[in-house]
Amino acid sequence: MHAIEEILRKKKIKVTPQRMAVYSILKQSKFHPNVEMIYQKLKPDFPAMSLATVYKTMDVLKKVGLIQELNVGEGGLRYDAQIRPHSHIYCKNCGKVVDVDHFPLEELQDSLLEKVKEETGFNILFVQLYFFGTCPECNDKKELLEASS
Amino acid sequence: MHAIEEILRKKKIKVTPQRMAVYSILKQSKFHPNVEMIYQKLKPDFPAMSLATVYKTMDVLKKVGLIQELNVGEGGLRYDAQIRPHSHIYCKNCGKVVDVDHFPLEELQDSLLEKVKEETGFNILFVQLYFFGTCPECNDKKELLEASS
DNA sequence: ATTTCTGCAAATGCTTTGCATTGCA
DNA sequence: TGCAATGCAAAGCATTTGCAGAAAT
Repeated sequence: MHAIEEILRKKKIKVTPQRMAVYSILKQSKFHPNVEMIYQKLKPDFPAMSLATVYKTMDVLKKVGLIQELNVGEGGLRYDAQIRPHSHIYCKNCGKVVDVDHFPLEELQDSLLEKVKEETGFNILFVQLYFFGTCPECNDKKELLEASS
Repeated sequence: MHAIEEILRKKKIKVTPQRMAVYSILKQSKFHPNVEMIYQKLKPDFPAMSLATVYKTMDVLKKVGLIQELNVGEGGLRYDAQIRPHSHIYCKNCGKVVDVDHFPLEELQDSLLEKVKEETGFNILFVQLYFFGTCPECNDKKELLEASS
């Protein structure tokens, strides 16, 4: 039995093929898909599946803490099955979202959270750090275009 | 003449009372309003004003670099006339967005951006850092409720 | 058998668009 | 006067909701 099944059962949430499939896609993919991307990936295996089910599943997985939601300001949201605190970088050109694994978000939280708490008086629950720019692939394409003109 | 008028004229963008009023509200308010809040604030002075005009104005001000857009994952977006890099803290309870002025976002960019560039190969344009939690006012209210129960 | 989930369609909420009218330059 | 901006209403997306039938426990 997978960890996810145990977690769901413990909370009396039913284990369905759709939920397993959504989570499995998130676990496998590195590019942090949005709801529509997940829906399209599931279509071959679940032709009758509804977009609403994907939305509801994201909600369930988020609430039990199995995934995190990313907001890169696109309109739709992106999802990540890696829940350890880490930051993300977004390509404004192709929309790709990549993990920034070695950026010290955990250390940042440990060392500086107290400072921010003091300044603001807030009780801080979590932190999100986004980098915005253009990815190597898009930069290369642009160079090629410029060279040929 | 205010700086904003000069900047708009330089870009051949017309200076209208609506645009001035929207920017003035943003300059004055500390709580980082969304479009609806700005619209409501403007209604007494501009009874005929349309929500669409506020949206279009935010777009113009953003494009000329006079304001920045904040995305705290609420649905709607928040706006900030302070464009110097700084981070924000969001109260999940009352929705307030507060500046974190002394958090070293500029230093963070200077010292660690190179590291992230190396790891990801991205060309980085800007960074956004959000803290999420509960504000002092909401925390106090909660304590009162608990004490009285 | 009970309860929750799924799939569908309709509804909602934020934002954008098209276009005639208005107003800045 | 000419071109851009405003205001209005309709359209567009992402997301949510309500509910009958289906599936999990």
